[in-house]
Amino acid sequence: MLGVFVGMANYWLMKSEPGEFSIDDLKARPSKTEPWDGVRNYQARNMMRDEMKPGDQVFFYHSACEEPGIVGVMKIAGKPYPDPTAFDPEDKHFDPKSDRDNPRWFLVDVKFVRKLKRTISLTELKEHDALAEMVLVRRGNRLSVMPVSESDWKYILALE
DNA sequence: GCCAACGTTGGC
DNA sequence: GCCAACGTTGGC
Repeated sequence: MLGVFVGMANYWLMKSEPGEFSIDDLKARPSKTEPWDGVRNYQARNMMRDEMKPGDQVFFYHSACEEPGIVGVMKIAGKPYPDPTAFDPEDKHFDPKSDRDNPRWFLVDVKFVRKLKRTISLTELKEHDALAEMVLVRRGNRLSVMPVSESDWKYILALE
């Protein structure tokens, strides 16, 4: 089902818990860029490694917080590369099965574009029949990285 | 904190 | 290859 979008999508959505890393944290970075590390799901990895291209636009989504929803826009800042946190035994995302000769996990750098004027909450997104096919609102989906169709992207920005 | 809906692991 | 047990995500 994801394959319908992947390959043609130039729009994405990426989740982060704001207590860990928020849109304001990204904005505050001197370079306004950040490596999107720690993703340990194969579908999400495959999208980052195989499908994302520099310049693609991304919704920043706050999850596991008071008001889950889309809070900003960022863009892919470079090509994918191996996630260095997988190699660090001290890191909470360390994976002994990933090594530098044969890396298992990949990431991309993302760059801040702008904050939305307001949070477009998950609750609100679910209220729009036009977005019913969106991966984000499909039942049971927990992917932290997902494609967004061009029509959904434009529809959501028009809600702002 | 609860729990549904996953994904992963490992015994067989 | 099956599937039970376990771990994680993330909304509520």
